Amino acid sequence: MPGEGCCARAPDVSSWAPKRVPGGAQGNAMESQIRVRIAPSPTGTVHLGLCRTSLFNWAFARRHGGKFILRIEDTDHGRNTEVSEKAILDGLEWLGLDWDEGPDKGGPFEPYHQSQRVKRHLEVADELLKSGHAYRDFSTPEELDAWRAAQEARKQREAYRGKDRDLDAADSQARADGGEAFAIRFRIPEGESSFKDLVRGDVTIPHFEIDDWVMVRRGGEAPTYNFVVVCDDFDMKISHVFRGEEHLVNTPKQLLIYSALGQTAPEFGHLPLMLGTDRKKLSKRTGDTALGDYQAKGYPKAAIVNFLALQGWALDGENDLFTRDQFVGAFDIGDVSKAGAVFDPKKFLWMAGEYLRQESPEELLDHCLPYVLEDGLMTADVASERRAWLLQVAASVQDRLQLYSEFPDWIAHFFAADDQVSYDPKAEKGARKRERGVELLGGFLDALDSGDLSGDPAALGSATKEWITAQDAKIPELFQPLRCALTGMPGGPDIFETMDLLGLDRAKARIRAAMDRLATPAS
RNA sequence: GGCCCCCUCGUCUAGUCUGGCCUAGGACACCAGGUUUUCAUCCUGGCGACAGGGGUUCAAAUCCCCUGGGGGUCACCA
Repeated sequence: MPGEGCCARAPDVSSWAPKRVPGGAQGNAMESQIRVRIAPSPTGTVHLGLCRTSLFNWAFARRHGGKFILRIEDTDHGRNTEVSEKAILDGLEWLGLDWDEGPDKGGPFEPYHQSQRVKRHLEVADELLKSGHAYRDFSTPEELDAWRAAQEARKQREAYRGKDRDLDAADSQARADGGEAFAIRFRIPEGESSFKDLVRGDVTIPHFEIDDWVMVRRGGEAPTYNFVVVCDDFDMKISHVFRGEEHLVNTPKQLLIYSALGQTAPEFGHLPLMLGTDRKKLSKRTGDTALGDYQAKGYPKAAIVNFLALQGWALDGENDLFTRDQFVGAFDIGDVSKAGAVFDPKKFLWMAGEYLRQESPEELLDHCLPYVLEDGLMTADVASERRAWLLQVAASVQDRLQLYSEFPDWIAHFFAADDQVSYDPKAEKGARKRERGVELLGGFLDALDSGDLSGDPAALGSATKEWITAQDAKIPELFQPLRCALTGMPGGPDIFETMDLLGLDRAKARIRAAMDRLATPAS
């Protein structure tokens, strides 16, 4: 395309430039006018992609002292569910992404359900019809199918231009008045649309690619997403639209509407997609995609926020761990990367562990307790009675946890009958390997009974080590069978701490049981 | 397939706009040591990338062109 003067000669209607207030006079005013939104459709579960998009929008609003708005995009009546809507509200709230206006909070631009704004959408559609930017298309679904089939047959796909695009206005009106069904389509002009994407820079999309898309479905009552989103963003004075890259090619459609309305469009920024390990849009095929899955497994919410922030953004390239406040303080939409980010579950897990380890025993216990109750290890009443004990237990296993849900596995042995502790094969094998195991266990028990060995965990520990040496044995010769006797597990917290937590009597009972069990051959 | 977007270690990324400080830095993962009674934590070290090819330049990961690869999108879904 030699000699084409770049974007300089793009037709009026398609050439859009963000409105900038030059001088600094209105600087503060502009700042406070920053309004971003997310417009999720309440279908299915709360996708991590939505969480990431929400996080970036939220951070942008907080960073610039703007407003973050939640609007429920329920235009597809067939697929919407109230359960899903509630899950979205709950999920975002749980993550701490508080919104300033929304369906539950209200605000100056109510209502915040798109379905309740249809009247206004239809008014706008009518306006566009009158101004000639849109037209009635009386095509039937069958005709459309036929057109598509023909395209298919020719192995090409060109933008649809409605059959009734050039219908005389009076004819069109007459047929409508006569009760003939029609859809309202937008009349795509020739040319191309260019815009400055805050993430991607200059983007140009030729109009011959874009259908005369449907704004209002046949029947005249159901506006479509691409249309309502513009109406609502405009009415709600949205200043910036940050959304996933899958919407990039939709942008000209929306820009054209603003232009037809004679309005300034918001600025756009298209976030890189979150990819699965197959490098395709993150989907259930390659792993969990729902926020609820991670919530249920016990990922600390701060870890989720931190990890999501890292999908397409970095604090400084050195530090992966940062607080929400640091994120907000440093977030710049221009720093968001353009390339898709492959979701790495292992790094996510690591990060969960990092955050979990930062918690106080109280916090940790509060987060883990639901899993303990769920597993039926104890009742809530018992748990609160034994809180002090649980706190110690929590502290003892903290370094070994990555997720809250792992907690019960570490403490389940405490709740077993002392003669029925279940032995992990690895632990039992290690214990049986020690020929003097049963003998040493017996000697240790005697020393415990006689009071020769006693004291707090640390003192008991060092005394026991000396005792072992005196028996002319090596430390693991007692410790391995002892650990098996006490917990049945191959690894775990300090043995003497565990004994302390268990109580001396129960510890002895377990040692006695182990002596019997380990004395007979493994079954 | 058309159009659009993208391309630094296996993965997330810093560096790219404003060429030189980059013999490309950090993190996860992996491997090897150390610490520990064990597991985990923790510490130390290692492995490992500028997609390829042309240009421009004294100098290119950074600028330009071509090729290749990946993704997104092509609905009266959102």
